[in-house]
Amino acid sequence: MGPRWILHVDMDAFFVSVELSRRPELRGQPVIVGGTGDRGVVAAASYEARHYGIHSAMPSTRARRLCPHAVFLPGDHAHYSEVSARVMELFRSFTPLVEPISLDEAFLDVTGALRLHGPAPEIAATIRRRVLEQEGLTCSVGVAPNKFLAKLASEAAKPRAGREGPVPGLGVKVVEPGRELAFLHPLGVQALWGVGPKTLEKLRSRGISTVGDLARMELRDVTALVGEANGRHLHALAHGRDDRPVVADQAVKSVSHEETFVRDLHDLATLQREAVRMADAVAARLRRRDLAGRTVGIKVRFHDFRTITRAVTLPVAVDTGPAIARAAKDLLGQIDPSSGVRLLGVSVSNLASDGSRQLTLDGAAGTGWDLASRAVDEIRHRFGDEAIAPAALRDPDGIRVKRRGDQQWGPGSEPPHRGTSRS
DNA sequence: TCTGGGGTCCTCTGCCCT
DNA sequence: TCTGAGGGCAGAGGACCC
Repeated sequence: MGPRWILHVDMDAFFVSVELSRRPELRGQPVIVGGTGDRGVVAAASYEARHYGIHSAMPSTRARRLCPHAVFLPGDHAHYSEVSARVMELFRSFTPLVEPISLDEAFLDVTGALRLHGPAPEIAATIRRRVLEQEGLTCSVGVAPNKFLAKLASEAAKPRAGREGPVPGLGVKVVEPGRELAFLHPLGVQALWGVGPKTLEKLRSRGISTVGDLARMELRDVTALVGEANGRHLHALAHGRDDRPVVADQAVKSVSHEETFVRDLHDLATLQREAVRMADAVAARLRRRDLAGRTVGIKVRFHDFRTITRAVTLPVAVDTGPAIARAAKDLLGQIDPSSGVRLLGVSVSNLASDGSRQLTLDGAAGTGWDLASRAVDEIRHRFGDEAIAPAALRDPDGIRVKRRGDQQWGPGSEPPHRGTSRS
C-alpha cells in the first residue's frame, strides 16, 4: 500500500473574509468579528487587526483598547454556515472522504482521487483556485501523509500579519513522505495537537521545547509526565506517526447550549427560567438531528469563574424541552447561586438515535409532549424560530427565542431587558 | 483587565456488584 | 458472615480543540 495523501484545508480569517465579501468597502481596514458586549470575545480578526496584536479568543474589551478604530461586527453564524456548506460541497466533488472540523476547516483523504484528479499537491492548488472563484475566499492547504502533518502544513502555508499589512503565505505546503521529521522536529512542542498551556508548562519544566526534544524522550518518561493516554498520543505525534483515518460522518456525542449573562444572576427562579429556554433550544436541535439522550447535565460558572458541572442519567432517552428542563431544574436545585452566576449551560449526552426512545408517561415517543414538540418544530419550520416558545418564557413585548449562534461570542452590548438579567 | 460557545477525550473517585 | 480485590459504571472536573 502506498502512502496516504491527506489534505487539511483551512480558510483564511474565515468569518472576516465572508463579511468582507459582502462589504468590500471594509477591505484594508482592521475588522473584528465577535462578541460586541463587555463579556464578548474576538471570533476572527482581519490580518490588519492582527497587526495590533488582536487574535481570536481575546476579550473584546481588550481588542477595543488595542485598536479603538477597528470595525467591530457582531457576526452572522447562519450565513457563515451557508457559505461553509457550499465550500464543503466543493471539497466533496474531489473525494467523498471529507471530515469537517469546524465551519472553516476540513480534512480530505484524496488517496483514492489521484488517478482522476492528479497528484495531491495539484488537487490542493485546484481546490484553492475553485474556492476563490466560487466564493471569493482564500484558503491555505496542507498536504501530507497523515492528518496531523497536514494540519501543521496548512498552518505553515498561511498568510501572516506584517507591518505593511497581510503578507501572503505559500497557499499550499507539501510535506513529502520521508521528509516528515525534517519538517516536524524544529517546531515548538506546542505545535503538537494536545499540548495546551498546562502540558506545555510540564514539558518546559523538563527542558522540552521542540518536537525533536520530545521525540528523543523515552515513551515511559513521557507518559509519567503527562499521563498514559496523552503520553502515548504525543510520543507518536512527535515521531510523525498518526494513523487516524479521515471520517466523513462523525457521530455527535453530545448537544449543549450555554450562555454567559450580561449581568450575574443570583436567584434560583431566574436561573430555572433560563434553563427552560436552554432546554428548549437543546431539545429542538436534538430532534432536528433525530437524536435523544439519557444524560442531562448543567454547567454553572460563578462570578469568580469557578465552574461546576452536575449531571443525571435518566432511565430513558429524552428529546423534549419539558423533560430536559425538569432534569436541569432538579440539578440546579443542588447549587447555591446567591454569590452570583455568570454562565449557565444545559447539555444532553449519552445519545442514541431517536427510534431507540422508550414509551414513558411524558417527554417520550408517541406521548403528549412528544407530539407537541413535533408540532412546535413544524411551526418554527414554517414561521420562524420566534413564532413559538415555552409558556414560562412569555414576555409582554413578544416571544424571544435565541437561535444557535445568536450569542456565539458572548452576550450583546444592549442593556438588560426591563430590569431582568436577560440580554 | 479579565476570561464565549460548542464540542471531545481523559482521569479520578465513589459506588455497586461479584 | 466478613473482608478485600477488581471490574463496570456514573459523575465530576480538567485540558484541549476550533
